[in-house]
Amino acid sequence: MSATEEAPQAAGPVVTRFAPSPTGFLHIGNARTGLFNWLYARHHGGRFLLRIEDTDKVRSTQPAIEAILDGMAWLGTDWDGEAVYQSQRAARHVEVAEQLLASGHAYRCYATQEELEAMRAEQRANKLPFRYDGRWRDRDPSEAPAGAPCSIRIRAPKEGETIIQDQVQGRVAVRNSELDDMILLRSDGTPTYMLAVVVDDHDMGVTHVIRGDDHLNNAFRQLTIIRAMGWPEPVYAHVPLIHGQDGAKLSKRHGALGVSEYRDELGILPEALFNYLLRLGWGHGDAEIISKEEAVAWFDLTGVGKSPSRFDLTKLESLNGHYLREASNGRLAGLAAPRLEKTLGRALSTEELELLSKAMEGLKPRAKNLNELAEGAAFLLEQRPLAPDEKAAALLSGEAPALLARVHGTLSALDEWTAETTEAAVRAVAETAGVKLGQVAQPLRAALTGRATSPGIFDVLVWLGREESLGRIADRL
RNA sequence: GGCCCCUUCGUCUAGCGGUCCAGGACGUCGCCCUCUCACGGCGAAAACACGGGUUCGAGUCCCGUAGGGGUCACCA
Repeated sequence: MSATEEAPQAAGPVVTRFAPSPTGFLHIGNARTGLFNWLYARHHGGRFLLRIEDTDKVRSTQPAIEAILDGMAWLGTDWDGEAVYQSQRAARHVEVAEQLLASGHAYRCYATQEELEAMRAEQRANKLPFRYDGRWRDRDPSEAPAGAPCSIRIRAPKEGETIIQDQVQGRVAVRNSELDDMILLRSDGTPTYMLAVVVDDHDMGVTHVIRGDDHLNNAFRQLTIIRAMGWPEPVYAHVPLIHGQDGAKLSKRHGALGVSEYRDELGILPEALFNYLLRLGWGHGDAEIISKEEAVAWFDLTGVGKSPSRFDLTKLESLNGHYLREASNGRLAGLAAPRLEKTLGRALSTEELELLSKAMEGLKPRAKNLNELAEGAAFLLEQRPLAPDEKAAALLSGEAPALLARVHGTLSALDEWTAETTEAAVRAVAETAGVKLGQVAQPLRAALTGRATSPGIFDVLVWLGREESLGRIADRL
């Protein structure tokens, strides 16, 4: 799928990394990038590292860091070793900048902010690309204003072109004249992102940099630092971004949510999100439902498409429905319980939890997410007398009470209370009354659940038990 | 605006020159199952952006056009 002519291959074991900056929730796009890195490392028996890029002190927050750790644990993309915090590595970044300065690959720039802004304004006016003009690149250090603060900039090559054999995008070339001398160290002495990533990736032994497409342009700049240092170049793979329904980069205005919202608010199962994210931008023949094990066995960069894909909640929920049906009843009961407790406004007893678990068999094929699952289960735990909703109330009018009275009579005469015996009894009532089963079953459903739709009515009868069932029917007579 | 990237059903994708009057999945519609709603089963409508090449032959290769996206900070 992707052009991989003369694909560069790093020697030795694969080391990938996920390097989010903790400035908000764990974005769904980032989560996928993390997933791809995890998959690639696991597929190749390599290591998957985590680095928190928290150098932006103002925007980085502890809750955001926890959201990342939390989200990854939930998705099951565990990382190897300790997470690296970029902010703690500043001294090393400075060290490399100074090395570059000493070797002549970098230089001091005394241009002020105002000066640079003026420069850009002029470029804008003349419709020129915005680039640092290299005004301090070749100046003699003696010309430096005494005591003035300075930044350190890389001395980027001006001639020729830089080529990247990207594992997803193929061969991408950019003329070096397009690249300017970016800042390595700010005038306050702090390292920039561009320097920090390169140094950290190198020190961490990262062999494969798999990240969002939005970093492709950065790769060329980072390469100049890597080459100046004489370090081995990593293999790059820039995966297309996830877009919203309107085709633009997924962002908050699309209602983009963090991983935790999919879990808590939308009631998505981790295996569903895992599967969905995997298939978004990656394919393996006709495979749709893919287990974690299969994903590890099959995943490779050649299956990653080159075009961006749109996020589709409906498909996620369809997948979620599938995994809901596969999940064990006990697990589902545990997941639905907190939601039920919230709407009921009380804690559930052990017995109720067991009832919930038993009923899951009939409830889960009817839900696409945990919220629907909880909603569907609510009738089981509601107290008599039930308040029927509008549709149920309609079913309870007219002939219904008379039919229900007969049902009550036959049902209470039953020796054994099972789905089979109750079904036989209700069918008998319908037959003697000369009506279709549905005409009895629907009012019965309304009486039992307070709703017009529910799992099979004979299962409901069993879950509720004889006493409660008879009581709910009597409430309607 | 400069640079870079992308373009198969509404959406996610399969397709790596002939086996494609283009396959699967979600969604949509119809039918079946049926006590309701789901689940499940069966079926239908639905796409190679456009224009030039190359080739015996192009969804697949090349070049343009159009459209979309990304990126251009002393943010990350």
